[in-house]
Amino acid sequence: MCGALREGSATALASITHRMRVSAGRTIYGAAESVRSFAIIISGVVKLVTTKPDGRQQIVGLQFPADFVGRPLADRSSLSAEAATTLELCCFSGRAFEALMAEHPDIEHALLTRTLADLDLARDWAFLLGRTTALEKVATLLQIIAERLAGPPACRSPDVPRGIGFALPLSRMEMAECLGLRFETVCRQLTHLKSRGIIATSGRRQFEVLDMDALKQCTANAPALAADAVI
Amino acid sequence: MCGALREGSATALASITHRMRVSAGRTIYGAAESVRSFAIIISGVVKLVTTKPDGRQQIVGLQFPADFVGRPLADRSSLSAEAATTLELCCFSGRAFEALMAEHPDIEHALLTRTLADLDLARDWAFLLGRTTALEKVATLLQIIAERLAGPPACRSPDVPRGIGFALPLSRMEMAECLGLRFETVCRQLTHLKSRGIIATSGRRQFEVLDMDALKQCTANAPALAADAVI
DNA sequence: CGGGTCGTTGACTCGAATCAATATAGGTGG
DNA sequence: CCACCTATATTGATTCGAGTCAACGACCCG
Repeated sequence: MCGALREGSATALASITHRMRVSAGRTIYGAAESVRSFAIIISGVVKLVTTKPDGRQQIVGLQFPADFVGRPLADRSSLSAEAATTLELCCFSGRAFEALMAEHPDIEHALLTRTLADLDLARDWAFLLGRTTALEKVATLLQIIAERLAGPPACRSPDVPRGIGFALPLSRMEMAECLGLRFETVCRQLTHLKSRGIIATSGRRQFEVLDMDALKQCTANAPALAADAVI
Repeated sequence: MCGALREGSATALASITHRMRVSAGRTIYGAAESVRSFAIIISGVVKLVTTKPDGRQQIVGLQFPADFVGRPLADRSSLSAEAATTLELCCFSGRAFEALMAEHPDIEHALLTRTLADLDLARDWAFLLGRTTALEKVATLLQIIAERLAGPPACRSPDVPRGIGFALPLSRMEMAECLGLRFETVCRQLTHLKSRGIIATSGRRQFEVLDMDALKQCTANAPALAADAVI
């Protein structure tokens, strides 16, 4: 975010920040309380969770390093944000940030750009939830996480075009909450992907995408592929 | 939107607008083309549609009168916007609007406020798609449309607390595309709501909510209610 | 008034949920 | 360091809600 700012704005922003560590599982802000501070993620993953009175939960977004966390210009949010992993945050107080935003239009502009991008992502997510099979959902989630955690393709060595390893920041249960599935269903789809040689796992959270192309196929074509490419 | 602007900004904005009529079914902007103009809806309803190569569609948002349509600060959008009904729009060219935004920070601020609200709505929608039954989905959609089309409760006469009539801006097929369902399923849930006396219909699109409280119950408790309140 | 689209209903199928039984990882205390 | 213990994960059997396929009916248009 700071990359998009002018010199003066960046230093003004830097002057009101402080670093913070949050351990996995902690709630950063809850639906009930008012949201009075913001942060940018240095490392770790945050999940945005909607919870209904009857206990049903849906993870409606994941925020990765460099992403913004918080809900500016509103006292309360219907969401809560929780640390999926241990986090390192760059925090600023809400009042100071909003005052700064009023003073430096480029900060507000950067936030608008980001919010519009988040909105696009949220709408892509709606398609995923509404119109795809369980296999497509799991494959898409793995692809998104792999891309965000392994960095853009340019960062990876070109001589190892396949085989992207990463530590999954979510439990099976949390994956299910992302995708509108049950965790048993997530398990079955992971087993399916493993048996087709598309991914490999070791331990509970260490994943490797062996064949990214095949994973992307699953992302869009699960039924057809399953029909003619059964092992 | 204009309500949130300063005097000068509002007149500057007004100077670059023009009115436009769009007939039902027309595409306002498509996923392929670049988006080079924006609009505020005067009357009618716009649907935001995601389409995948294999033909699957998901409506990821509805925009009602006073809402903003378009994707500022990006050349292309992954969505297309289509007129669900005949529209009356207040349009401005993209270039002029973005230039104006750079000059008048309060215009950008108003857009940010709106975009953040849209993001909240998109995330609520994700919960609906991922974690609710068919009945809850249909009931929620009817409730949202009733509220937006009938105006806020304060506008309705207090001596008729129940019975909100409106013309549904969507076909059964479009309702299904909103909710991640098939149109037959939407039909069955509507029949269910009618048989329980919660709504009434006349013709294909004229709806009346007879018991808003019961509809709101369905919104959150469909399974439990269905179990102990069968007719 | 006739034709065609859209909507409704019914019969059946299928994918994911649910219920249940193990299995493994990973942490803890001896 | 190892054995145990509990969370989490995997797999299996069965159920159930929504999807699919098909026929019929009603509304709206010309």
